[in-house]
Amino acid sequence: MSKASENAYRFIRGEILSGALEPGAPLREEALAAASGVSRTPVREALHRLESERFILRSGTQRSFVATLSADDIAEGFALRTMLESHAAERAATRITPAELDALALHNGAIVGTLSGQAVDAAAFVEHNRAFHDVVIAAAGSDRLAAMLATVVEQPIVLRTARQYDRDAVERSHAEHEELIVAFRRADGEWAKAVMTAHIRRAFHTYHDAFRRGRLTPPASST
Amino acid sequence: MSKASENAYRFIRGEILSGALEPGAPLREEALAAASGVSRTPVREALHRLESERFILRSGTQRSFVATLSADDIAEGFALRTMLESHAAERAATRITPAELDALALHNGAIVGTLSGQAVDAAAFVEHNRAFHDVVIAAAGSDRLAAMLATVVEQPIVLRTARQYDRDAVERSHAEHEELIVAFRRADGEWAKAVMTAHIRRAFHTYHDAFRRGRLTPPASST
DNA sequence: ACCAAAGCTATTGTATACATTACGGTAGCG
DNA sequence: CGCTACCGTAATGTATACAATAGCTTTGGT
Repeated sequence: MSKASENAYRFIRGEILSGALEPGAPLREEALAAASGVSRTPVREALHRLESERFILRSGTQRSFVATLSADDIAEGFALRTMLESHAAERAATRITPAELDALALHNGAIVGTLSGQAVDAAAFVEHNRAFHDVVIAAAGSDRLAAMLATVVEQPIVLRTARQYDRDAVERSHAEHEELIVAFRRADGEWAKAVMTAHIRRAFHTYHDAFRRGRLTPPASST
Repeated sequence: MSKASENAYRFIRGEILSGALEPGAPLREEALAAASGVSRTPVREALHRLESERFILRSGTQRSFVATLSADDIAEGFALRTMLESHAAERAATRITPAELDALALHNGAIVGTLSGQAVDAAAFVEHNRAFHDVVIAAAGSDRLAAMLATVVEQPIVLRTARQYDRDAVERSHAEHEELIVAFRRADGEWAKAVMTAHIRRAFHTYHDAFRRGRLTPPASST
């Protein structure tokens, strides 16, 4: 995307993901334009893009608000991600290139590096984990699938969950990634699909546990 | 959506679906603005929307073209539609309202009315079929899922396939819809899911057969 | 005091002018 | 003769001015 438009998109998306803009907060085009240093035109394009990615909602009268997610929205989001990303893994198993396999090994190796004692470098883990999954999605070779997945991963709730990962969770994640790589090396689509399904379902329950233990901001209720 | 923007969207989409704009044809904003009677601003919004719905592609340098679909693209589109719409049917089974059930019965009854002897009123069939599936998707109660499905149904190739349906195909489609309604009445998500999966897979192979028999414009090759 | 209606203000929608970037053709050089 | 570099043209990207519309406030009436 072009420069101003991309800047506006990154700026607004960042404000939402960081929590600076809370769920339900109204978004005024002029204010966003001033804050991101561009005119309203690219801001409007960014808002439409963010709307299609479900980061923002629009009222009946076209006013924009940071999206709020109900518990069912989140469960449904994980259900869709499970289906789609498992499908991506299945496709990737028979299409992945040696270079992509190397990249997967590299990113997963880096995940181990985020551990030091019981502590976890959460930001680094999130980054390497995202890179790993991006390679899988790219290897699936379906632009349409990639676009759909973009709307369902990297939501505020997912990021906040990942930041809660403890050493155990990171090690399990790493082990599952390793198994996925082996399935890819054997070009076993069914295996890869099953591993990915299990991987994401576990992530969902990790979120759920963390939520119940009160360590996460609850999803904004719609009441 | 607002007036000018919506007009531009409908105009361009119509030109693509009708085939007036052939796959691979370049789309120039100024020309489209003149043709649809609005300025470039709403045209640009319409193009972005059509891009997110995969009706158009953009070159590395942001020039727009009517999307071309490879055989793999189409197979993948049906695969995604199978997953997503089956999931929608499963959710709908336990959420559908009596009013929605009535609507389904109504639309499916209308499908029988499109038959007269061996002839089929293709346009009417396409319309009632779309209405039926729309009710199922609405009953699933997931905006995100609905948005994803919108990008994968109602593509030029799907419409052209449906227009080739003969009496037999329409009757089978009607029977499958009836079975789906029964599954919904029993609130049996697993059954509904299986019926929907079979329904869409059969539609895929109907397309495939029609394509092989040379009755359809082949998907534009990328050569 | 409360409701309604009207006008004022704030926000989004559209058009247009200008800036920037890519494509194509041509000319000059190897 | 072919290739490359440059320039002209045509497209898209951005900004801004203006139009339309929704929401809020205030004022008048009952």
